[in-house]
Amino acid sequence: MERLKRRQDFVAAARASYAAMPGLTLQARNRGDEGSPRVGFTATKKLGNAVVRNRVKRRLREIARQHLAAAALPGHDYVLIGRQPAFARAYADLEKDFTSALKRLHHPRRPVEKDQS
RNA sequence: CCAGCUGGCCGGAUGACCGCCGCCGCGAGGCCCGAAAGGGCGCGGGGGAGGAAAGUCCGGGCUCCAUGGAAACACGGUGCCGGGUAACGCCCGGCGGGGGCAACCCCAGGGACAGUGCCACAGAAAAGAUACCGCGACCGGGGCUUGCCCCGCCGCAAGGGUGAAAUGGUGCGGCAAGAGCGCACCGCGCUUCCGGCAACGGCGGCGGCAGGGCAAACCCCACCGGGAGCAAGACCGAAUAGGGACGGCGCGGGCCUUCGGGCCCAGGGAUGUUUCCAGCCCAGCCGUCCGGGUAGGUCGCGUGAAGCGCCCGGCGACGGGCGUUCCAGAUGAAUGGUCAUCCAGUGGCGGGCAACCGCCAUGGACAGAACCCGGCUUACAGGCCGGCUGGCGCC
Repeated sequence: MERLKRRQDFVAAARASYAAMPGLTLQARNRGDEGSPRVGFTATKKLGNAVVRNRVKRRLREIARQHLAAAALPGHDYVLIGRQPAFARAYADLEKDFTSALKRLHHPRRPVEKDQS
Protein backbone atom coordinates (compact mmCIF):
# COMPACT_ATOMS: atom_id res chain seq x y z
CA MET A 1 0.00 0.00 0.00
CA GLU A 2 1.29 3.43 -0.87
CA ARG A 3 2.61 5.57 1.97
CA LEU A 4 1.59 9.11 2.72
CA LYS A 5 4.64 11.35 2.62
CA ARG A 6 3.44 14.89 2.18
CA ARG A 7 2.65 17.10 5.07
CA GLN A 8 -0.47 18.40 3.38
CA ASP A 9 -1.88 14.87 3.15
CA PHE A 10 -1.50 14.48 6.89
CA VAL A 11 -3.07 17.84 7.55
CA ALA A 12 -6.00 16.93 5.32
CA ALA A 13 -6.46 13.61 7.11
CA ALA A 14 -6.40 15.34 10.49
CA ARG A 15 -9.42 17.40 9.43
CA ALA A 16 -11.41 14.27 8.52
CA SER A 17 -13.13 11.80 10.81
CA TYR A 18 -11.23 9.92 13.48
CA ALA A 19 -11.60 7.27 16.15
CA ALA A 20 -9.48 7.31 19.31
CA MET A 21 -8.62 4.09 21.15
CA PRO A 22 -6.26 3.48 24.08
CA GLY A 23 -3.30 2.49 21.94
CA LEU A 24 -3.83 4.57 18.84
CA THR A 25 -5.93 7.10 17.00
CA LEU A 26 -7.12 6.28 13.48
CA GLN A 27 -8.00 8.94 10.95
CA ALA A 28 -9.68 8.22 7.64
CA ARG A 29 -10.33 10.68 4.82
CA ASN A 30 -12.30 10.04 1.65
CA ARG A 31 -10.30 11.64 -1.12
CA GLY A 32 -13.30 11.50 -3.43
CA ASP A 33 -11.59 9.49 -6.17
CA GLU A 34 -11.44 5.77 -6.86
CA GLY A 35 -7.65 5.40 -6.52
CA SER A 36 -6.00 2.85 -4.28
CA PRO A 37 -6.03 3.49 -0.54
CA ARG A 38 -3.01 5.04 1.15
CA VAL A 39 -1.71 4.92 4.69
CA GLY A 40 0.46 7.11 6.92
CA PHE A 41 1.89 6.87 10.41
CA THR A 42 2.56 9.48 13.06
CA ALA A 43 4.59 9.28 16.25
CA THR A 44 5.10 12.65 17.90
CA LYS A 45 7.93 13.78 20.13
CA LYS A 46 5.51 13.71 23.03
CA LEU A 47 5.75 9.91 22.99
CA GLY A 48 9.43 9.86 23.93
CA ASN A 49 12.88 9.60 22.44
CA ALA A 50 13.80 8.23 19.03
CA VAL A 51 13.80 4.61 20.22
CA VAL A 52 10.25 4.89 21.51
CA ARG A 53 8.98 6.71 18.43
CA ASN A 54 10.56 4.22 16.06
CA ARG A 55 9.18 1.21 17.89
CA VAL A 56 5.68 2.69 18.03
CA LYS A 57 5.78 3.41 14.32
CA ARG A 58 6.96 -0.11 13.54
CA ARG A 59 4.18 -1.69 15.54
CA LEU A 60 1.64 0.53 13.80
CA ARG A 61 3.09 -0.43 10.46
CA GLU A 62 2.75 -4.10 11.31
CA ILE A 63 -0.85 -3.57 12.39
CA ALA A 64 -1.63 -1.84 9.11
CA ARG A 65 0.10 -4.55 7.11
CA GLN A 66 -1.90 -7.32 8.73
CA HIS A 67 -5.29 -5.71 9.11
CA LEU A 68 -5.69 -2.68 6.89
CA ALA A 69 -4.58 -4.09 3.54
CA ALA A 70 -7.70 -6.22 3.12
CA ALA A 71 -10.17 -3.85 4.75
CA ALA A 72 -9.16 -0.52 3.27
CA LEU A 73 -11.67 1.21 1.02
CA PRO A 74 -10.53 2.63 -2.30
CA GLY A 75 -10.07 6.37 -2.46
CA HIS A 76 -9.34 6.66 1.26
CA ASP A 77 -6.31 7.92 3.17
CA TYR A 78 -5.71 6.35 6.58
CA VAL A 79 -3.44 7.77 9.27
CA LEU A 80 -2.45 5.83 12.39
CA ILE A 81 -1.29 7.99 15.28
CA GLY A 82 0.60 6.34 18.09
CA ARG A 83 -0.46 7.08 21.65
CA GLN A 84 1.47 6.69 24.88
CA PRO A 85 0.56 3.02 25.63
CA ALA A 86 1.39 1.82 22.13
CA PHE A 87 5.00 1.26 23.13
CA ALA A 88 4.27 -1.44 25.72
CA ARG A 89 0.64 -2.46 25.08
CA ALA A 90 0.09 -6.13 24.30
CA TYR A 91 0.04 -6.63 20.55
CA ALA A 92 -3.32 -8.40 20.65
CA ASP A 93 -4.87 -5.41 22.42
CA LEU A 94 -3.38 -3.07 19.88
CA GLU A 95 -4.94 -5.19 17.13
CA LYS A 96 -8.33 -4.93 18.83
CA ASP A 97 -7.90 -1.18 19.16
CA PHE A 98 -7.32 -0.93 15.44
CA THR A 99 -10.09 -3.20 14.22
CA SER A 100 -12.73 -1.54 16.36
CA ALA A 101 -11.53 1.91 15.33
CA LEU A 102 -11.76 0.86 11.69
CA LYS A 103 -15.23 -0.55 12.23
CA ARG A 104 -16.36 2.70 13.78
CA LEU A 105 -15.14 4.73 10.84
CA HIS A 106 -16.50 2.41 8.15
CA HIS A 107 -19.85 1.78 9.80
CA PRO A 108 -20.68 4.83 11.91
CA ARG A 109 -23.80 4.64 14.05
CA ARG A 110 -24.51 8.09 12.68
CA PRO A 111 -22.52 10.14 10.23
CA VAL A 112 -19.41 11.55 11.88
CA GLU A 113 -18.09 13.46 8.89
CA LYS A 114 -17.30 16.82 10.37
CA ASP A 115 -15.59 18.58 7.49
CA GLN A 116 -16.48 19.36 3.89
CA SER A 117 -18.80 22.04 5.13
C1' C B 1 39.33 -15.08 52.95
C1' C B 2 38.13 -9.77 53.77
C1' A B 3 38.71 -4.62 52.27
C1' G B 4 40.36 -1.62 48.33
C1' C B 5 42.76 0.20 43.68
C1' U B 6 43.20 -0.48 38.48
C1' G B 7 43.35 -2.19 33.01
C1' G B 8 40.66 -4.58 29.10
C1' C B 9 36.13 -6.69 27.13
C1' C B 10 30.79 -8.04 26.46
C1' G B 11 26.10 -5.30 26.02
C1' G B 12 21.19 -11.54 26.05
C1' A B 13 21.37 -16.68 22.92
C1' U B 14 19.00 -20.20 19.50
C1' G B 15 14.96 -21.44 16.41
C1' A B 16 10.07 -21.06 13.66
C1' C B 17 6.38 -18.29 10.76
C1' C B 18 5.10 -13.55 8.48
C1' G B 19 7.42 -8.84 6.79
C1' C B 20 11.00 -4.34 5.54
C1' C B 21 15.70 -1.84 2.96
C1' G B 22 20.07 -2.20 -0.18
C1' C B 23 23.47 -5.57 -3.04
C1' C B 24 24.92 -9.80 -6.27
C1' G B 25 23.57 -13.74 -9.55
C1' C B 26 19.96 -16.50 -12.87
C1' G B 27 16.43 -16.44 -16.90
C1' A B 28 17.01 -15.76 -25.65
C1' G B 29 11.66 -19.68 -21.09
C1' G B 30 6.68 -17.22 -18.28
C1' C B 31 3.62 -12.39 -17.07
C1' C B 32 3.48 -6.65 -17.29
C1' C B 33 5.78 -1.86 -19.29
C1' G B 34 9.11 -0.35 -23.36
C1' A B 35 11.04 0.87 -30.32
C1' A B 36 15.30 -0.94 -27.92
C1' A B 37 18.62 -0.96 -23.95
C1' G B 38 16.46 -2.18 -19.82
C1' G B 39 12.96 -2.06 -15.65
C1' G B 40 9.09 -4.46 -12.58
C1' C B 41 7.14 -9.33 -11.05
C1' G B 42 9.71 -14.24 -10.22
C1' C B 43 13.72 -17.78 -8.42
C1' G B 44 18.41 -18.31 -5.74
C1' G B 45 22.40 -16.22 -2.55
C1' G B 46 24.42 -12.89 0.87
C1' G B 47 24.32 -8.27 4.09
C1' G B 48 21.51 -4.91 7.35
C1' A B 49 22.43 0.05 14.22
C1' G B 50 26.01 1.55 18.83
C1' G B 51 29.64 1.42 22.71
C1' A B 52 28.09 5.24 23.24
C1' A B 53 24.83 5.43 16.80
C1' A B 54 23.57 10.46 21.90
C1' G B 55 25.45 15.76 23.29
C1' U B 56 27.44 18.46 18.79
C1' C B 57 32.42 20.36 22.64
C1' C B 58 37.45 20.06 19.85
C1' G B 59 40.65 18.09 15.52
C1' G B 60 40.73 16.54 10.29
C1' G B 61 39.02 14.72 5.27
C1' C B 62 35.55 16.40 1.51
C1' U B 63 32.59 20.59 -0.88
C1' C B 64 31.49 25.55 -2.04
C1' C B 65 32.60 30.90 -1.19
C1' A B 66 36.42 34.78 -0.78
C1' U B 67 41.52 35.58 -2.18
C1' G B 68 47.80 37.37 -6.85
C1' G B 69 51.29 36.09 -2.72
C1' A B 70 53.02 37.14 2.04
C1' A B 71 53.01 39.66 6.50
C1' A B 72 50.94 42.65 10.26
C1' C B 73 46.79 44.12 13.22
C1' A B 74 42.13 42.67 15.38
C1' C B 75 39.50 38.50 17.34
C1' G B 76 39.36 33.46 19.21
C1' G B 77 41.94 29.25 21.19
C1' U B 78 45.99 26.59 23.64
C1' G B 79 49.73 26.99 27.83
C1' C B 80 55.37 22.22 32.75
C1' C B 81 58.83 18.77 29.58
C1' G B 82 59.57 14.91 25.94
C1' G B 83 57.15 11.68 22.64
C1' G B 84 52.79 9.69 19.48
C1' U B 85 49.52 11.32 15.52
C1' A B 86 46.97 13.56 9.31
C1' A B 87 45.71 16.80 13.32
C1' C B 88 43.92 18.11 18.18
C1' G B 89 42.13 21.29 23.52
C1' C B 90 43.34 13.94 22.47
C1' C B 91 46.70 9.89 24.00
C1' C B 92 51.45 7.91 26.22
C1' G B 93 55.84 8.44 29.30
C1' G B 94 58.08 11.72 32.72
C1' C B 95 58.54 16.28 36.11
C1' G B 96 56.41 19.47 39.99
C1' G B 97 52.38 20.20 43.68
C1' G B 98 48.30 17.95 46.73
C1' G B 99 45.63 13.49 49.01
C1' G B 100 46.05 8.25 50.71
C1' C B 101 49.51 3.22 55.34
C1' A B 102 49.70 1.47 50.20
C1' A B 103 48.10 0.01 45.22
C1' C B 104 46.71 4.50 43.23
C1' C B 105 44.01 9.06 42.46
C1' C B 106 43.52 14.52 41.59
C1' C B 107 45.67 19.46 39.43
C1' A B 108 43.45 25.77 34.13
C1' G B 109 50.62 23.57 35.94
C1' G B 110 54.03 30.10 31.23
C1' G B 111 54.95 35.39 33.16
C1' A B 112 53.06 39.17 39.23
C1' C B 113 60.83 43.58 39.18
C1' A B 114 56.66 45.48 31.46
C1' G B 115 52.45 48.16 32.98
C1' U B 116 47.22 49.09 34.81
C1' G B 117 43.80 47.29 38.35
C1' C B 118 41.30 44.58 42.48
C1' C B 119 41.81 42.46 47.61
C1' A B 120 34.65 42.66 50.57
C1' C B 121 33.91 42.33 56.09
C1' A B 122 37.03 42.77 60.13
C1' G B 123 41.40 45.29 61.41
C1' A B 124 45.95 50.32 63.62
C1' A B 125 47.59 48.86 58.87
C1' A B 126 45.89 45.13 52.60
C1' A B 127 51.53 46.68 49.49
C1' G B 128 57.55 50.51 49.54
C1' A B 129 53.62 49.14 55.17
C1' U B 130 51.57 50.34 59.90
C1' A B 131 51.43 50.96 65.59
C1' C B 132 45.22 49.89 68.48
C1' C B 133 46.33 47.08 73.02
C1' G B 134 51.45 46.52 74.24
C1' C B 135 57.32 46.17 75.66
C1' G B 136 61.45 49.38 77.23
C1' A B 137 66.86 52.04 79.55
C1' C B 138 68.64 57.18 79.49
C1' C B 139 66.69 62.28 79.70
C1' G B 140 62.79 66.08 81.15
C1' G B 141 58.26 67.21 84.04
C1' G B 142 54.59 65.94 87.82
C1' G B 143 52.53 63.04 92.09
C1' C B 144 53.44 60.99 96.62
C1' U B 145 52.97 56.25 100.65
C1' U B 146 60.92 56.92 98.49
C1' G B 147 60.47 53.24 94.75
C1' C B 148 56.52 52.97 92.43
C1' C B 149 52.74 55.55 89.34
C1' C B 150 51.39 59.16 85.45
C1' C B 151 52.82 62.37 81.27
C1' G B 152 56.37 63.90 77.42
C1' C B 153 60.61 62.78 74.32
C1' C B 154 62.85 58.59 72.26
C1' G B 155 63.77 53.16 71.04
C1' C B 156 60.94 48.68 69.51
C1' A B 157 57.54 45.15 67.03
C1' A B 158 58.41 39.91 70.70
C1' G B 159 53.30 38.95 72.72
C1' G B 160 47.71 40.09 72.20
C1' G B 161 43.86 41.09 68.81
C1' U B 162 41.49 41.24 63.12
C1' G B 163 41.58 38.59 58.68
C1' A B 164 41.52 33.93 53.38
C1' A B 165 46.19 36.50 53.63
C1' A B 166 50.04 40.87 58.13
C1' U B 167 57.01 41.66 54.99
C1' G B 168 59.92 34.00 56.52
C1' G B 169 59.43 29.47 60.68
C1' U B 170 61.54 26.91 65.25
C1' G B 171 65.33 27.03 68.95
C1' C B 172 69.54 29.32 71.30
C1' G B 173 72.34 33.63 71.98
C1' G B 174 71.90 38.76 72.36
C1' C B 175 69.48 43.28 74.37
C1' A B 176 66.97 48.34 78.38
C1' A B 177 63.23 46.14 75.39
C1' G B 178 63.68 44.17 70.77
C1' A B 179 64.74 43.04 65.70
C1' G B 180 68.42 37.97 60.70
C1' C B 181 71.26 41.84 65.15
C1' G B 182 74.34 36.91 65.44
C1' C B 183 74.31 31.36 65.04
C1' A B 184 72.11 26.21 63.81
C1' C B 185 68.31 23.66 61.16
C1' C B 186 64.09 24.29 57.76
C1' G B 187 62.22 27.56 53.88
C1' C B 188 63.61 31.22 49.94
C1' G B 189 66.90 33.53 46.03
C1' C B 190 71.48 33.20 43.16
C1' U B 191 75.18 29.76 41.66
C1' U B 192 80.00 26.01 40.51
C1' C B 193 79.77 20.98 39.58
C1' C B 194 77.14 16.25 38.65
C1' G B 195 72.75 13.37 36.43
C1' G B 196 68.95 14.06 32.60
C1' C B 197 67.32 15.47 25.30
C1' A B 198 64.26 18.47 28.61
C1' A B 199 60.82 19.84 32.55
C1' C B 200 63.63 19.07 36.75
C1' G B 201 66.57 16.68 40.56
C1' G B 202 71.13 16.06 43.77
C1' C B 203 75.85 17.48 46.55
C1' G B 204 78.32 21.90 47.76
C1' G B 205 78.99 27.25 47.99
C1' C B 206 77.20 32.26 48.48
C1' G B 207 73.33 35.86 50.13
C1' G B 208 70.44 37.66 55.98
C1' C B 209 65.91 37.71 52.85
C1' A B 210 65.11 40.85 48.02
C1' G B 211 59.49 37.47 47.16
C1' G B 212 51.83 39.00 49.76
C1' G B 213 47.53 37.03 46.76
C1' C B 214 44.45 37.31 42.17
C1' A B 215 46.64 36.50 35.37
C1' A B 216 39.22 31.80 35.42
C1' A B 217 40.72 40.97 35.90
C1' C B 218 42.95 43.67 31.79
C1' C B 219 47.54 42.41 30.07
C1' C B 220 52.66 40.40 28.34
C1' C B 221 55.12 36.18 25.92
C1' A B 222 55.12 31.68 22.78
C1' C B 223 52.43 28.67 19.43
C1' C B 224 47.88 27.62 16.40
C1' G B 225 43.58 29.34 13.50
C1' G B 226 40.22 32.46 6.40
C1' G B 227 34.48 31.64 6.29
C1' A B 228 30.37 28.41 5.83
C1' G B 229 28.67 23.57 5.83
C1' C B 230 26.08 17.13 2.75
C1' A B 231 19.71 21.50 3.72
C1' A B 232 27.82 21.46 1.34
C1' G B 233 27.83 20.92 -3.77
C1' A B 234 27.03 18.83 -9.07
C1' C B 235 23.57 17.24 -12.80
C1' C B 236 18.47 16.25 -14.89
C1' G B 237 14.00 18.81 -14.57
C1' A B 238 7.68 19.03 -14.99
C1' A B 239 2.62 21.46 -14.10
C1' U B 240 1.37 26.60 -13.05
C1' A B 241 2.70 31.72 -12.76
C1' G B 242 6.19 35.11 -14.42
C1' G B 243 10.71 36.67 -17.97
C1' G B 244 13.03 37.05 -23.01
C1' A B 245 13.12 36.40 -28.55
C1' C B 246 10.49 35.71 -33.12
C1' G B 247 5.97 35.44 -36.12
C1' G B 248 0.70 36.43 -37.00
C1' C B 249 -3.75 39.12 -35.84
C1' G B 250 -5.15 43.60 -33.40
C1' C B 251 -4.83 48.83 -31.59
C1' G B 252 -7.02 52.81 -25.38
C1' G B 253 -11.45 55.11 -22.78
C1' G B 254 -16.27 57.84 -22.82
C1' C B 255 -20.69 59.69 -25.39
C1' C B 256 -23.91 59.66 -29.73
C1' U B 257 -25.42 56.71 -34.04
C1' U B 258 -29.69 55.98 -39.47
C1' C B 259 -24.11 50.72 -37.82
C1' G B 260 -21.43 53.78 -42.79
C1' G B 261 -19.39 56.54 -38.91
C1' G B 262 -18.94 61.19 -35.86
C1' C B 263 -17.36 64.09 -31.42
C1' C B 264 -14.41 64.62 -26.86
C1' C B 265 -10.35 62.96 -23.65
C1' A B 266 -5.83 60.17 -22.53
C1' G B 267 -1.29 56.42 -20.26
C1' G B 268 3.79 54.28 -20.18
C1' G B 269 9.12 53.63 -22.16
C1' A B 270 14.16 54.78 -24.22
C1' U B 271 18.45 57.89 -26.02
C1' G B 272 22.82 61.52 -18.89
C1' U B 273 19.09 65.48 -16.56
C1' U B 274 14.83 69.30 -17.14
C1' U B 275 11.06 71.74 -20.47
C1' C B 276 8.73 71.90 -25.33
C1' C B 277 7.90 69.77 -30.29
C1' A B 278 8.10 65.71 -33.75
C1' G B 279 8.74 60.64 -34.75
C1' C B 280 9.30 55.49 -32.88
C1' C B 281 8.02 51.45 -29.51
C1' C B 282 4.68 49.34 -25.75
C1' A B 283 -0.20 48.47 -23.58
C1' G B 284 -4.56 42.86 -26.06
C1' C B 285 -4.91 37.75 -28.07
C1' C B 286 -2.71 33.30 -30.35
C1' G B 287 1.47 30.18 -31.74
C1' U B 288 6.69 28.51 -31.68
C1' C B 289 11.34 28.65 -29.36
C1' C B 290 14.96 30.01 -25.39
C1' G B 291 17.00 30.71 -20.53
C1' G B 292 16.58 30.98 -15.00
C1' G B 293 14.08 28.56 -11.18
C1' U B 294 10.27 25.48 -7.90
C1' A B 295 8.10 20.37 -6.87
C1' G B 296 10.39 15.91 -7.87
C1' G B 297 14.60 12.82 -9.27
C1' U B 298 19.94 11.17 -9.87
C1' C B 299 24.80 11.70 -8.02
C1' G B 300 27.64 13.13 -3.76
C1' C B 301 27.32 7.85 -0.69
C1' G B 302 31.36 4.48 1.46
C1' U B 303 38.28 0.76 -0.50
C1' G B 304 38.71 3.70 4.27
C1' A B 305 44.29 7.87 8.48
C1' A B 306 39.24 0.62 7.26
C1' G B 307 38.55 -4.27 9.93
C1' C B 308 40.73 -9.06 11.42
C1' G B 309 45.04 -12.52 12.24
C1' C B 310 50.31 -13.37 12.84
C1' C B 311 55.32 -11.48 13.33
C1' C B 312 58.90 -7.47 14.51
C1' G B 313 60.42 -2.64 17.14
C1' G B 314 59.01 0.40 21.50
C1' C B 315 58.21 0.96 29.07
C1' G B 316 53.96 2.93 26.42
C1' A B 317 50.78 5.91 23.16
C1' C B 318 52.06 3.93 18.60
C1' G B 319 54.85 2.41 14.25
C1' G B 320 56.43 -1.27 10.47
C1' G B 321 55.93 -5.92 7.60
C1' C B 322 53.12 -10.11 5.71
C1' G B 323 48.48 -12.41 4.93
C1' U B 324 43.34 -11.88 4.56
C1' U B 325 38.19 -9.62 4.30
C1' C B 326 34.69 -6.09 1.51
C1' C B 327 31.28 -5.35 6.11
C1' A B 328 24.26 -0.81 6.65
C1' G B 329 23.37 3.07 3.12
C1' A B 330 17.62 4.73 4.57
C1' U B 331 15.44 9.97 3.11
C1' G B 332 7.52 10.51 6.40
C1' A B 333 13.72 7.85 6.96
C1' A B 334 14.68 0.04 6.24
C1' U B 335 17.28 -3.01 10.16
C1' G B 336 10.74 -5.22 12.29
C1' G B 337 6.13 -8.17 14.36
C1' U B 338 4.52 -12.53 16.93
C1' C B 339 5.68 -17.04 19.42
C1' A B 340 8.66 -21.00 21.80
C1' U B 341 12.92 -22.72 24.48
C1' C B 342 17.26 -21.41 27.03
C1' C B 343 21.00 -18.03 29.83
C1' A B 344 21.93 -14.15 33.60
C1' G B 345 18.96 -11.37 37.42
C1' U B 346 14.69 -10.84 41.08
C1' G B 347 10.63 -12.79 44.30
C1' G B 348 7.93 -16.92 46.58
C1' C B 349 7.29 -22.08 48.16
C1' G B 350 9.44 -26.95 49.44
C1' G B 351 13.88 -30.13 50.92
C1' G B 352 18.74 -29.73 53.38
C1' C B 353 23.06 -27.89 59.25
C1' A B 354 25.13 -25.60 54.97
C1' A B 355 27.13 -25.14 50.02
C1' C B 356 23.07 -26.21 47.04
C1' C B 357 18.81 -28.66 44.53
C1' G B 358 13.64 -28.70 42.62
C1' C B 359 9.05 -26.12 41.18
C1' C B 360 6.23 -21.62 40.02
C1' A B 361 6.04 -16.59 38.81
C1' U B 362 8.54 -12.38 37.12
C1' G B 363 12.05 -10.47 33.86
C1' G B 364 16.21 -7.50 29.87
C1' A B 365 20.25 -0.94 31.19
C1' C B 366 21.30 3.52 28.37
C1' A B 367 19.70 4.16 23.85
C1' G B 368 18.34 4.23 16.84
C1' A B 369 23.14 5.29 11.76
C1' A B 370 21.62 10.15 8.33
C1' C B 371 28.65 12.66 4.45
C1' C B 372 32.86 10.10 6.70
C1' C B 373 36.96 9.53 10.17
C1' G B 374 40.12 10.70 15.17
C1' G B 375 38.98 12.32 20.16
C1' C B 376 36.34 14.40 24.41
C1' U B 377 31.94 14.58 27.43
C1' U B 378 27.51 12.58 29.21
C1' A B 379 23.91 8.03 30.01
C1' C B 380 24.08 2.78 31.20
C1' A B 381 20.70 -3.25 34.10
C1' G B 382 23.93 -6.93 34.45
C1' G B 383 28.22 -9.82 33.47
C1' C B 384 33.34 -11.84 32.00
C1' C B 385 38.89 -11.87 32.10
C1' G B 386 43.54 -9.98 34.06
C1' G B 387 46.99 -7.12 37.26
C1' C B 388 48.23 -4.72 41.87
C1' U B 389 47.93 -2.93 47.31
C1' G B 390 46.74 -3.44 52.63
C1' G B 391 45.05 -6.82 56.49
C1' C B 392 44.00 -11.73 58.63
C1' G B 393 44.72 -17.13 58.56
C1' C B 394 47.53 -21.61 57.08
C1' C B 395 52.13 -24.13 55.29
